[in-house]
Amino acid sequence: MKMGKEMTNTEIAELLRAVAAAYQLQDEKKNRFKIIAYQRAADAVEHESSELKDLWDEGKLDEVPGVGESIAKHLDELFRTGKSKHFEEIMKGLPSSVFDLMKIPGIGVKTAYKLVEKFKSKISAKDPIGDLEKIAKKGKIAILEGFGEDSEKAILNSIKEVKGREVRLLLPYAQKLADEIISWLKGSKDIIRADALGSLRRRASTVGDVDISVSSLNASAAIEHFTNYPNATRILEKGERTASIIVPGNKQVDLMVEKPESYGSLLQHFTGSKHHNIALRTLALKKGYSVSDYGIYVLDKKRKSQKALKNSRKSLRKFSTEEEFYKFLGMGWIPPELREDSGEIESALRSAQGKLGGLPKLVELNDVKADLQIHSDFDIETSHDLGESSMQDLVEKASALGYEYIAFTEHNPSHSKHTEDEIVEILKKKREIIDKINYSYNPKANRVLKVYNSLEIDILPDGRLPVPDKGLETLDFALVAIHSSFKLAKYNMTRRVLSALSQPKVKIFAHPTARKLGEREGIELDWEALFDFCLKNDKWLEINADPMRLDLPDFLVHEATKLGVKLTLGTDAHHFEHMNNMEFAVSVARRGWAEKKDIVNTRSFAEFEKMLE
DNA sequence: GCCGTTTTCGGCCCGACTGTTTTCAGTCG
Repeated sequence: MKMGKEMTNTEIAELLRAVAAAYQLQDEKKNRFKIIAYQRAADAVEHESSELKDLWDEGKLDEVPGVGESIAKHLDELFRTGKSKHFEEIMKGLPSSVFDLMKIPGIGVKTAYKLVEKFKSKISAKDPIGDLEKIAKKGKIAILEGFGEDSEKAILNSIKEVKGREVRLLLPYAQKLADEIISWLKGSKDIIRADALGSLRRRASTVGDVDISVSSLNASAAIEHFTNYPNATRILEKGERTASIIVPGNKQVDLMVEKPESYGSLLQHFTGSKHHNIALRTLALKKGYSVSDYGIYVLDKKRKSQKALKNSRKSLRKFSTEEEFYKFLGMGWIPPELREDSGEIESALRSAQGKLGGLPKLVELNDVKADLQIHSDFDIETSHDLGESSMQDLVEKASALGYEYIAFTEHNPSHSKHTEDEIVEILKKKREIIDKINYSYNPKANRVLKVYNSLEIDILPDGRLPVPDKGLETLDFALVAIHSSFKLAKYNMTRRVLSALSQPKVKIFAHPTARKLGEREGIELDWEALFDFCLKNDKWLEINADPMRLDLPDFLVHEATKLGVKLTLGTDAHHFEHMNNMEFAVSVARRGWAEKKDIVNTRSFAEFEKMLE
């Protein structure tokens, strides 16, 4: 484990979880709340939108929710000296292999520690999981006290599946998987309704497990049907109310069943997020309610202790819809995309009271009037990838989608293979073709679709653009993006980007973090400075709909919309079918609290023209 | 260890399932 200033938020979260695990081993009962506190702090650090070391630089560590005086002090020591005496003391004598084994589903800290203790000499620090597999295969786990044949088999199965479980599914693939299973579930007469919930319903950029809820009067029949899913490779659990299976790719699918009269509560519970639910339940407790996935218990006001809580439950209020559920708690219905405990509960309370600062009216797919990043097959002699569809096919697709305007944004011509004059010539040629399309194109309906001549231009490491001014003049407007030198230090990266955005023709910063989900972290940038620059100079930030990008990411969209920075949606289509991906950009916008007014290309053609001037 | 439109002290979300147990511990979401 790395230590000190170079630690990322993920690594710090991992460290805090390790401390929590160590406390758990020492004395779970005594440390009960300390453990929760460290886990909460770890979650908060992981979800924090700024790098912790930057917050520390600015003396704002205690602004992270869940990080109080004590943890802040230890983190300060960690950043200053590279280590924390307190953390080291707590974790003294705990081999790193314990934490490795905890990555195996079903193995927690107790089991991991027990196994490492028993097989000290045979579990190496290099490949603890591989070593454990060998031990299990020899049948040496089954004979241990507290273990058995079944638990040994479960460990072996989990080890086999651990690889697939580490990789989260991109949103569209998770969607497809859920659709297939839901279609199977609907084949049962005992299943009234089935919905994909969890992070999929919240439209998170990646999905770990696929969660599905079922409305049924016959839970056992519904569970039976689910576990008979033909593509299931293994049944993980099968109870009276819930079940889990593994499907190809080693992905886990969880099912929960509820009667129609309480289905609203299940939808709410299973949609999450965990943080949203905890915040909601804590708030409910203060009002004298106990929330669970079955409904809401009204508590006896005179209850004295936690022990007496269950006995103080008077009556269970059931909810067939989520709307009723939230209404009962004095809130407006919260769109799933917002349920991350990032202010939505407070807003929902204000909404219901008719106060200012209520829930936003989120942008919808229907509001979108244009796609502002499309690559045609026009041979622009770029060093990047060319589109596969003709301009004609793309225009027709745009028309079918009901758009009023689109932008062709091929990559700039390669500047290492061309002189400046050649680049200008290529761009002039493209200009002529687009002028012709705009002149002649008039689809069957009366709609006129405006095609903008744009370009996705690389930002060179020093901030210059590889297109001469005469080339820029051929464009209606330009996008700029980072496709190289991703590792610049924050200060230099910020200067680089702002310098590129300063060009008058440049309107949009495309896929701003340049991250690729599961492949590459985003760049380091002073986002506050960027937002400020965009506001002052009327520049826009793209939400790229490519399922691997979904960039600007949701949490930065939220920061941007709070300040009033304008955003654009673009599919980055390299084929006309990719233009269907717009829904994913809308999902990101919604998760970032964006309303119609925040998104430039919800404007009509006429309004957009004005904005370009 | 954290936190506060009832609190700077006294609370801390709520529940399901499995395996190895004779009533519960461990793990997970």
